[in-house]
Order: sequence, then structure tokens, then C-alpha cells
Amino acid sequence: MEPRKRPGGRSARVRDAVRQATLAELAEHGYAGLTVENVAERSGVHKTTVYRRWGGVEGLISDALELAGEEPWPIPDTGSIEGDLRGIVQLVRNGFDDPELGPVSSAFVAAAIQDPAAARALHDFFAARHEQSAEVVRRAIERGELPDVVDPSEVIRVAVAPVYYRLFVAHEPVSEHDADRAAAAALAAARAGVL
Amino acid sequence: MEPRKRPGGRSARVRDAVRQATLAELAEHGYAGLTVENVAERSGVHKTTVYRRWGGVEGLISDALELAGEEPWPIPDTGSIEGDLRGIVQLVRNGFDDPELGPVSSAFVAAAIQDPAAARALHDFFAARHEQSAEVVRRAIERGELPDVVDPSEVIRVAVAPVYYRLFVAHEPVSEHDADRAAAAALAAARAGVL
DNA sequence: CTCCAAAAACAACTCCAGTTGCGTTATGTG
DNA sequence: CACATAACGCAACTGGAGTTGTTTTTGGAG
Repeated sequence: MEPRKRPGGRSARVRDAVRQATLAELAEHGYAGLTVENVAERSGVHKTTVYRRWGGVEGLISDALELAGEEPWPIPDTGSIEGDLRGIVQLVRNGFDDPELGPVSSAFVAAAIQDPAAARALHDFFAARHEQSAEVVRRAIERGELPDVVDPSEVIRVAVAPVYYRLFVAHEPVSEHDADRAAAAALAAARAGVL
Repeated sequence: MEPRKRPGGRSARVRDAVRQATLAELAEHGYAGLTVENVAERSGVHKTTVYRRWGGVEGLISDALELAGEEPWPIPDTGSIEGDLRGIVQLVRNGFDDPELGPVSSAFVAAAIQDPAAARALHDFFAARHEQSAEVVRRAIERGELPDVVDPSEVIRVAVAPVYYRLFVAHEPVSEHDADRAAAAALAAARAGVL
């Protein structure tokens, strides 16, 4: 018989310790400063164990990303598509502005650009987010606020894209006003039926 | 008298050789695979020289970025804001699609996310591009195609942002249709006067 | 042409990420 | 309760990135 793992077993404890240490290290030193040795020391797990089970920093990132992708996030329901879209975009902006979550989220983006495995994990992460967020657009279509030809997830992408673009590509600051404007632009395009 | 450097001097030769080697290495191995030793060997310059003059991989990237930012790029002039915007967004898409330029451009984005100096260099690079590209919007305003309340560079940002978002954040493929749709969305928002 | 200063080359070294072989411990099963 | 096995811990090793002290070359001024 194959030995069945129990949730409280040693392996499970090691995995949780390493995951938590990875997130803590990412928050403190970012992706560039993430080393297996530091994660091993912080978690109390020997570094060879980390290397064998996770393979390296890429594995640590991918694992942490899958974990982060499992928990859903609070989609707003303000009653109007305008309020909902603004809420989503502000949620994104605040997520990176926050000194706690910001570095970790940024680290995920940085990792995915360089590592194929992390890229796949981040792709799945955003696919899930798009799917969840698209609900506000579908509701707006049902209410008759938007034409039913629009692609719900595409509206989401166009709404949040300028925030990410400023943060990770152009490296410009993102004000609340910038975020609102991005949401308004996506809404205008959706109303015009071009999305 | 201070000795004046001439363009053909040894230092200039070394600098050019290292710059060219850096671009070649970036194209082949990307940012993650960029090492000072490989650049040194490829350029025929000793690695200590590279370390002392450039400081490390970050310096190599920043230097190459400044170089790339100096050359302007071909802003379209099709006669209509619709054609111009589509042209710009397709230009961006093709730049990353191209097997020659793509890896280098991607490497710049990756480097800037992790290194502050590269981030500043990329910021300046995009500021220059926004300024140049905004010309097509200013022309459209003069022609009366767009209301004069719109922010020209913001239209550019919103137009290109979805392409970068798909490429570097969500890690989704970007079709020509996707690029056109992004341009159309920015245009619709600009016509509505929300940008 | 000569000589000086700056920059590059060279060699030897340090340090740390990552690997390997082996011993030890814990988990679930009979 | 004892045992088999998978997972972890441990120590020693490897290799390459990055550093330092010194010597050699080169460009240009007088």
C-alpha cells in the first residue's frame, strides 16, 4: 500500500514552514534577494531538503503562487458597473501600494518574467482573476448597462492594464486618479461596444 | 591639461565592444542568463575591466538601455487617428514578436523590475516614447477628430497598456486582433472625452 | 620622440549558491 | 509494537561569480 500522507505529517509541516518563509523573504528582500539558503534558515528546514523538493528559487515561487491563487478576492458589488470597475482597479492599485502585499506581488510579476514555470503559474492566477472579475461585467449586461456584444474579461483587462503598465513597464507612479481614469476608459470603450 | 578622449581611443573601443556583446548576450540568453564573464569573453575585454567600469550586470543593462533610448522610432502618419493608433500598437506588438528584438526588449523590462538604476533608465525611455507618440493625438485634436480636453500621452498609455499587460503580467499571447482592439478601446475612450 | 597618467590586462584569491553521498528520523502499516 | 521506507538532516565538496593588488599597455601632451 502506498503510504498516505496526513495533513499533520512531517512533510506537511516542512512544506508549510518553507512556504511561509518564502513569502516572508519575498516581502523583505524581493525576488532578486530570494535565496534558498535564507529560506532554509528562516524555516528551520535544511537547505538540501529545499533543493530536493522545490528544485530552487523558481520552485519556491511557483509553489507560493499556486497557494496565493487559491484564495478568492472580494469582487465589489456596488450596483453599477461604474462603481464595480472602479472598485476592482482600486483594489489592484492598493494591492501594490500596500507595504505588506506590494513587495510579494511585485516579486511574483518579476519572477514570472524570467522563469517559465512561474509564468505559467501567474498565467493561471490571472486567468482565475479575470474570470472572477468578469462577473461584474456580466451583471452589467444583464442590467442593460452594457451591450451584450462586449467580452466581459476583456473589459477587465483593459481596465487594469494601465495600472500594471505604469507600475512594471513605464515605472511611473500610479495615483488614485490614474486608476479611476483607467476604469472610466474601459467603461467608455465597453459602452461604445468596441470591447 | 586634461587629456581629451577621442572617439577612436581604446576606451571607446572597449565600450562599444562591451555594449555590442551585452546586446548579443541578452538576445541569446535573456536577462537571467546575462553574466559579466560571458560579456567579457564575447567582447574580448577582460572581466575585471567590465566590473570596474560597469560595476556588474545592472550597469551593463542601464548602459545598453540609454543607448537604445537615443534612437527615435517611426511614428506613423496615416491621416486618421484610428490608423495612427493602430500603427503604434502594432509597432509595439511586432517589436516583442520579432525573434531578434523581442528577447532584448523583454530583458530590459525584466531588468527594470529588479534593478532601480535600470528602472530609472526604462522610465526615461518610455517618457521619451510617450512624448513622441503623443504627436499623433495632438494632430488628431488639431484636425478636430478628438476633443481638446484629452491628455495626448494618456491616450498612448491606455492604447499600448493591454499589450504589455498580456505579455509581461498575465502571460497571454497577443494576437493582431488583440492589439487592434486595444487601440480601438483607447480611441473610443478619447472620443468620449474620459482620457 | 619622450614620458606621464589613465585605463586595461593579468593572476590569485574569497565567498556563496548549488550538488552529492550517506547517515538519521519519522510516518504509516502489518 | 516493530519494521520498512520515504523524507529529512548533515558534512564535505564543486564551480563560478565577483574582488583585490599588481603589472602592462596605450593614448596624447609637451
